[in-house]
Parts: sequence; structure tokens; C-alpha cells
Amino acid sequence: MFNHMVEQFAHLDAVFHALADPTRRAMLGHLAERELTIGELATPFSMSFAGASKHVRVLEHAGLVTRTIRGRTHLCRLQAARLAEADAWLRRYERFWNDRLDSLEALLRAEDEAQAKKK
Amino acid sequence: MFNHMVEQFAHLDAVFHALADPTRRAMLGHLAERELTIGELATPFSMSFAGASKHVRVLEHAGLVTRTIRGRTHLCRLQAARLAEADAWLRRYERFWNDRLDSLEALLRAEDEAQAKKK
DNA sequence: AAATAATTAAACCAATCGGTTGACAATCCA
DNA sequence: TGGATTGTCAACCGATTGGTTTAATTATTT
Repeated sequence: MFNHMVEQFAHLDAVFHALADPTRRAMLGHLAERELTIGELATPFSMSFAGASKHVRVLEHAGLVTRTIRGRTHLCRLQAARLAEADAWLRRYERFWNDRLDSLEALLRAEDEAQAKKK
Repeated sequence: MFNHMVEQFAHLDAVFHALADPTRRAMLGHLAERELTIGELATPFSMSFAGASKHVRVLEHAGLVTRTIRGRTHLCRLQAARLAEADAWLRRYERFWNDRLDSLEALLRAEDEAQAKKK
């Protein structure tokens, strides 16, 4: 159905893969508050620096996070563009979860038109 | 940030994992046209039936597809509710990719109010 | 009853996953 | 200078991934 515009969404593999892990989703949640260092990202999960570092690399690779090295700390910032891409992909299916609403609206419109004709 | 409402989205691991594979996303695209059997889902990918069967099981496990066995064929139907869940999760970040639009709107509103006061 | 078609099950494969540990490098501070 | 802090790298672990092949199951057709 939508396959003619497939190449628009080249990063979806990496983005959805990154989002499939609850630790990484939580990290994004924290980064939505403010920029955080690797250490700050690690502590809420009682996870080693190296573990957190790997998760951040996955997020970075998906383009969901950018890193600024300042001194010995690495500041991570949420990068939302790829989230918007994923959302755009999902919204192509919007009509499937809006179908009931859509048909209800169509029904109401039809009734309105019937009313208008009566007048 | 959003972590107080985390348990609302219990299926996100499975859903995002299912969406992370391009074959499965394409299958969903085909299922958006009409219901399809496992064999019909398999053929466009020059993949064994067993391979396609595994992908469908992943989609089923994520709640994105339901299966109706009729005779010896298994008819698969797109189930959009979980897509809507994933979309709802993503939209919590909407303001991050709308920030420029938001501030533009705020600016315009402020100008409108200034105009209104002049009159 | 026999042949064919649609699908799953099971075993296997190399690659990747999420996580650890330990060693190392760079930076800051006293 | 020397010690603490921040982070990466490499190696390793068991589990899972996406895929195959072969065999078995179930349903239809002839």
C-alpha cells in the first residue's frame, strides 16, 4: 500500500530498534527534561557506565541523541527529528484506528445533508 | 519526565521490536490493503513460508495482527490499536519537533493581541 | 485412497542483543 | 605531581534474532 514511498523512511530500522528497549525509552524520557551526562543517564538504572554508554550509542546511531564532549563529561541532548519520522510513518495507519470515528463523521455528514435538502 | 505514566504502555517493547524489521513493516503495509494469508504475505519477499510464518508470529505477539484459520489457510488481518498506542507514546515528544512552530505561533498570537489593544 | 497444498514444528546457523568486568585514557582538582 | 572522576574499549556471557532446511500436520482435490 505505502511501499511507493518507502525510501523516505531510511532510518526506521534503527529508530524503532532503539525504541524497543525500555531502558532506552526511559533515557529519552529523562533527556526530555534536560541534557544529561552518561553518568547521569546511568544512575537511575543501577547500571554500569559501560552499559549506559552502549545504550547511548544505540540512541546516537538512531539519530535520537547527539553528544557534546566537554572536558571529561559527555553531554547528551535529545534530538527529536527522527522521532517525528517514526511518528510520520505510524500516522499513515491513522485511518485504521480512526475508522469508527471516520464512519461516524460520515454518517453525521450524510444526515446533515439530508436535513439541508428537506429545508 | 513522562515516567509517571509508564505502565500505560505495556506492549511497547513488543510493538517497537516488531516495527524494527523492514520485512514486517512491509507486511503491515500489504495488510493495510486487505487481509492476506501467510503464503500471500511470504511471496513478495522470496522467503520461505516458515520464515514468513515467524514474522507473522512476531506481529501477532505484538498485537498488530490477528489470525483467522479457515480451512488450511490462515488469514491475517491488521490490528491497529497497538499502532495507536505506539503513536500515543511518540506524540508525548511532539512538542520537541514542534518547538519552532510553537514559538512562531506564540509570536503571532502576541502580535495579534498588540493589534487588538491598538484598536 | 492418494496426491497436493498451506502451514507449523523442530533443529540448526551465524549474527546481534543487553549486560558485565577489567584495563585504559583523558580530565580535573588538591 | 598524584589521585579521583568520567568515560571508552575489548573481551566475554547467555539469550535472542532472522533466516534456513527437513519433517510432520491438517485440509482440500481428484
